[in-house]
Amino acid sequence: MAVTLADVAARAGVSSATVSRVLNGNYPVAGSTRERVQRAVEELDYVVNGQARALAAATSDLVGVLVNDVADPFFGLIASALQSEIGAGGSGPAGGKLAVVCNTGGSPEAELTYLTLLERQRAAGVVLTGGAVEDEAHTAAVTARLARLAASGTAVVLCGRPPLTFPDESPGVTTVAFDNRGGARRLTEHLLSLGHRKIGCVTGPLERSTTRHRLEGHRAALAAYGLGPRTAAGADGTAGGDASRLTVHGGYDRASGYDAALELLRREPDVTAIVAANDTVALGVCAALRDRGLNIPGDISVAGFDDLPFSVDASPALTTVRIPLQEAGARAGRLVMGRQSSPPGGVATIATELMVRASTAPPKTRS
Amino acid sequence: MAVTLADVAARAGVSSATVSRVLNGNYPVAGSTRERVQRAVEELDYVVNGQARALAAATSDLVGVLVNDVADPFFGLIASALQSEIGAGGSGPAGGKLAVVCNTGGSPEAELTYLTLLERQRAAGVVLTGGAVEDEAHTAAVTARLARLAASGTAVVLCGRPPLTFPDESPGVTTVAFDNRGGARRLTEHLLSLGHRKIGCVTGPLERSTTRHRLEGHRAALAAYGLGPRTAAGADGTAGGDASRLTVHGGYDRASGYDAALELLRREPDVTAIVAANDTVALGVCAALRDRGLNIPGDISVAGFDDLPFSVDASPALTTVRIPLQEAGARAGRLVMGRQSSPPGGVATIATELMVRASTAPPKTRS
DNA sequence: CTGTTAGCGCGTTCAC
DNA sequence: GTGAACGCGCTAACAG
Repeated sequence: MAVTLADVAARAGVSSATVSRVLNGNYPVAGSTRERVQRAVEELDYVVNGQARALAAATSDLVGVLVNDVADPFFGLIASALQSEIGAGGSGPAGGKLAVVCNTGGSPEAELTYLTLLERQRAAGVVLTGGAVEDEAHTAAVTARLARLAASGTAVVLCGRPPLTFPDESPGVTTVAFDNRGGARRLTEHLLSLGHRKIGCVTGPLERSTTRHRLEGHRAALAAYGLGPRTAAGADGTAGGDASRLTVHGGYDRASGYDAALELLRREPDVTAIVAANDTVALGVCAALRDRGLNIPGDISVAGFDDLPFSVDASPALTTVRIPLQEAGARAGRLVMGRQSSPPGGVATIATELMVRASTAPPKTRS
Repeated sequence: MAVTLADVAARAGVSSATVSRVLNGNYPVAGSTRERVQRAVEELDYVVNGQARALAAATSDLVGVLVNDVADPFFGLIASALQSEIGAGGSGPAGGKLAVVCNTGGSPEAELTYLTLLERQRAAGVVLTGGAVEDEAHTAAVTARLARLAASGTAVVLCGRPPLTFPDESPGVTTVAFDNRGGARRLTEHLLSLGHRKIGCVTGPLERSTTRHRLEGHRAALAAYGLGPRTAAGADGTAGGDASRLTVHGGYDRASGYDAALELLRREPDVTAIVAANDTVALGVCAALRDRGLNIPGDISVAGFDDLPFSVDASPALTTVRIPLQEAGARAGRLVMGRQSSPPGGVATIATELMVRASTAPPKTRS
């Protein structure tokens, strides 16, 4: 059915090896022969069989990119930048890879399933993006899988998730981490410096590393202002202190933000500011507050995280913490392609930046 | 380096053929033998080589998904639904495929390049999403490529782009089209029925099919109200009539909407409503109007298209035209997997729905 | 410079 | 039920 190398060879009156050499260009071939071969390729509309090539040469054109949610611009931006980085570079050995975007939906099982599928395909590289699920068994499973992949020559890059510790010496897994903790801390400090003292916190899923880091930053800022958990029980975040009473866990979607805001108002009507898990959640929070007839930031301040493109368009424009997602994605792409050397220690931390906009203001003074 | 079938066979004390049979389960194997093999697989952490399997069995686990912009939720939503549809179904012959999301950036060259790459990989299926570039040469090139892919057994599905006409009899390319024209028409009719007569139109890139269809719907509504182009020259949309003076072409991004809105106000300060190319553009339009001190919808109404998740959160909530993107993506996924039969004529048109929200209202009466 | 010869790892006949 | 042998389409050593 399909045209093969042998067909082209026959048409051009040469051996299949010669055709292969012309195609790959890594070997001297006479000009006239080359032209004849190229003409035959054109005439027959020949397209190399990537699988056969991969099998024979033990290489792959595939780079797997695991994301928690393709529909979320957070991942879209990373994937987009990453993909244009690895897809460029023409057809050379270090370019023209195909990005296989795998949507895990945040499910640990899906994550492992995809890693298996990618291992099957002998992928040239694998990039894991976004917060990790912090379950001990799962982390161990992922670590083992990645170690094996790395050992078999697959480039492994973590982007937006904390570095993993491997039992053996570093198997060459590099990490592009986000400074979630620092960003969250600066954000809460901003609110504190405006005069807020009752600051609600709507976080993401409990088990995600991103959630934990942002929450830690938030609490560190509070602690620095002497607003730590008031009771011992509060230290674990389950009961007791202000910090836990003012914290609501939810998902990374808008609906979670909406519900969480209502819950916060119920728990503590005097809350004067709310920091959200991310910008999407912040929009949900804003919607809930508006529905309650509250003015932002007049009655209550709201802040997001990530600085997704739509944040500047919200009204009021959202105060948030900017993560340079495209830069991070591009860097991850370069790392997985081996076009950039691994940072010292294998971990590059991407700085975050506080973006103060219109959704935060000093708290209303009691009348 | 990597463990192969033969290794497993040796460990289990059987032939590699038997291991293959156990793995694929399509053949009778004695229970005891099967267990022994499975144990060997576990112990050796064996993972099949997808490329070798693909080469031998002439099948592929890859489904290509071409999108214009991964970072745009429009495509993210389609890709997400599509991917969960093809990735599910376990490891059977009709399941467990990997979605290769290819970001063309709207570039015709990139589109063709990716089609070549996918053809190389002998992809099981290819889905082209989003508006097509309406250039004659490019359309011909894509048509030829798709015909060849389809002929060689690759399932080809068009999602959100108009059906293609093939020279030969239908090569089994199915299309999931959006009723952009009808949606745009109903949207403009909504504005007309509110009393608007000077309706600005911010469209997408001129050469995109989506742009043309939405513009056609818009103009059809105007024409039905006797508001067609006033001069003959206006008929081609380049000069003369109101329709063209009130139309500004741009991109599908927020900045385009911002600029276009300012341009519209300059051309026609009396404009009372603006329909945008999509929701993202509409947000840009809103931002520009706000910066000009105009109230929405008090001074001017704004409408979007697509009904992306954030539209309901904009303030005011955006009147828009809903396209059930996830359903469309899921359907495209089922079609490309052969899990759903092709609609009659090979074309399924997805209905769109007008969502009237707070950003549109009757025009201000002159005082 | 070019042709010949081996595999790459697996699925699949065909015999046993 | 199982093993041996062949071939998928291509690249990479060898020769020449």
